[in-house]
Amino acid sequence: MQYQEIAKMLSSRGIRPTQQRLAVYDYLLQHRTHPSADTIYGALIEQNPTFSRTTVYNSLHTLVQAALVKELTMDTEERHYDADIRPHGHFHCRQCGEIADIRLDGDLLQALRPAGYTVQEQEVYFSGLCPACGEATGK
Amino acid sequence: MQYQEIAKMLSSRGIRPTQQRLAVYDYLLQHRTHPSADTIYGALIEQNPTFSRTTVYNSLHTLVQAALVKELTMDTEERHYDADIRPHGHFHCRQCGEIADIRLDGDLLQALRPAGYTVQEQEVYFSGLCPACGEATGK
DNA sequence: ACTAACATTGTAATCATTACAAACTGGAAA
DNA sequence: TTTCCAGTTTGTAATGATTACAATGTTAGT
Repeated sequence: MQYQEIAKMLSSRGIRPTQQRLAVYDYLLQHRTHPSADTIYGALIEQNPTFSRTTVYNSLHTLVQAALVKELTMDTEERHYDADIRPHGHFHCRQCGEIADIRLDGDLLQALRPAGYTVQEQEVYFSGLCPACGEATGK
Repeated sequence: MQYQEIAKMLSSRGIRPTQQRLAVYDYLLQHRTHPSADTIYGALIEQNPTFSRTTVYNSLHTLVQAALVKELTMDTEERHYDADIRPHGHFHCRQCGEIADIRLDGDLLQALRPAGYTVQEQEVYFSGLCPACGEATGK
């Protein structure tokens, strides 16, 4: 996606498309690794030495509020973020630390939803060993 | 469950059944509210004024290690614990804060598991409004 | 009863996140 | 274009759950 398109997307949602917000959102769109706030900060400080950690947090909150970014629910120390807001699950490898997307059937996901509850967020989360690490460890 | 039975259960797993560990585990067995470490501490300090917060953390870690207690994966500030280790999901109400168990079909849960991965933990998590709060807010 | 391994306790440290206030910016109104 | 102001960014200080650590206490097996 072009920077200008991203800017328009933010504008259309009433979010002022500042350089910083664009940078954070663009980073998330380019890196589908579910980074933490600090990872994003580390990458962006390289390009703009005055970038502030607080701004990363602020931008993430704004993007999450606008439903453009999802804050993942995981048992890790830090929070992780995902620009892919389509329904899917996540797998956290305890060996290599990688967080992988898990494709999940839409009907199956729907079937999980508890009757009577108003579901605003849903997360299907796994942890263990990814295929590569499972192989290396002997499963 | 009787205190002695709990003690035997711990012993059989090589865990010394100390008063403190028994108290923490018993609290979790009696209170199916998915309490946080601090909630447990607040309850147990009443009965034993020398009870330490660190001991609650230590005991919980030990119980989790022994697979007697599950550490829940949620987007809350604190970690929550559950003595019910059978597979089921959780719903966190953003209004009243309650964490409810969500019964989930075993076959359905199994169907979610991604091929090729070694799954050690699995969590199906929802947040939103519980039936009571949804009704009050007008869904 | 002795002793060595294991547990508990209280305090201090850690670390991700938030609070806050001052400085800055960008777009609307004149 | 200039002015102005609401909204943003920034750096530092505070928060708060959890962990580290070291001293003290306890238990189980000999």
